[in-house]
Amino acid sequence: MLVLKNICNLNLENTITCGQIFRFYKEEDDSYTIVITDRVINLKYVDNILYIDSNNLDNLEPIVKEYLDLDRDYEFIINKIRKKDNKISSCLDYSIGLKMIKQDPLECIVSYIISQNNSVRNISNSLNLISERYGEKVVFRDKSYFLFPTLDKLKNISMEGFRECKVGFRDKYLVNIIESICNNELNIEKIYSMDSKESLEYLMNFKGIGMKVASCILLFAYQKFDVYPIDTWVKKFMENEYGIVGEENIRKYCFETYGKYSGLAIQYMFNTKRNG
DNA sequence: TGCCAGGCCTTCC
DNA sequence: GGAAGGCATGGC
Repeated sequence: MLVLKNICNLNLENTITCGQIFRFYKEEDDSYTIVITDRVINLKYVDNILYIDSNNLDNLEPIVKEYLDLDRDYEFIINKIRKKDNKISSCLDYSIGLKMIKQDPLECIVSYIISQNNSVRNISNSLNLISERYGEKVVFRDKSYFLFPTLDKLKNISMEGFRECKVGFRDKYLVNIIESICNNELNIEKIYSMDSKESLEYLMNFKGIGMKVASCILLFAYQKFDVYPIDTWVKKFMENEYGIVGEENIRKYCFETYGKYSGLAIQYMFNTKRNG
C-alpha cells in the first residue's frame, strides 16, 4: 500500500466516472479499482490522503501521479476558465476535483472508435469483453481482472472476433487501424510531438476516426488540452445554456472563449450535463 | 415501439 | 460541397 499525503483538488468520483475511462469498479468502501496498462490499482481518497494499492507495487508512485495528472496546477487553470465565462461556473463547481486522466494511447484509440454512436454502458461492455478474451489475467485481492490486450494480441483479432465483443459496425475500423499501427502507418508515439492541428489531421486520415474521436484521443491520451470533443451532450448544454446551435458555432465559441484550455472546459460541461 | 447513445462513412444531389 | 441515410447494440 502506497500513501500520498497532501493531495489537493482531487475528486475520484468525478475523475473516474466522468466518461474518460470505461473500465473501473466502484467498491463498497467508496474506493475505485481500475485496470491500467500493466496492472490493477485500487484508489481510495480520504481527507487529502490518497491510498493506492496494486497487484504490482513497482514504480507505483510515478505511474499513479502521471495517470491522475497530480502534478498539474488545476486551480490555476480553473480560475482562468472561470474568468472567461461566468456561465461555466456551475460546471466547474459541480465537477470539482476532476482531473484529466492520462490514458494509454492504444487503449484510448480502441475505446473511442467504439464510442461512436454508442453509450458509455455499451462501450464498457465491449472493452471488458475484448480484455477478457484477449488480455492477460491478473489477480488482485482474490479477484480476477484482465489487462487490455497488447498490440500483439490485438492484431490477431478478426472482424468476427470484434463482432463477438459487441462492437457492431465498428469492427472494420478496429481491424484496419490496428493493422495501420502495426505497420507504422499510424505511429502512436509520433503524436506526442505534434501540435494539436497537425495531430487532428493525422488521426482523421484513418477511417473510423472523425473530429470527435480524434479530439477524445488527443485530450485523454496525449493531454492536448486545446482540443475539445463536441458530442451530443455538449451540444445540448451549449444550446440550452448559451443558445448556441450547430457544431461550427460551438467550436468557434469554445476556441475564442477557452483557448488552450478548451478541452478541460468541455469536459467539465460534459460531466455536468451527463451526470449532473 | 421508437429513440438515443462521447459519430462516421457513403451516397446522392 | 453539403445534406441525408445507414449502421450494431442495448437501455429506456
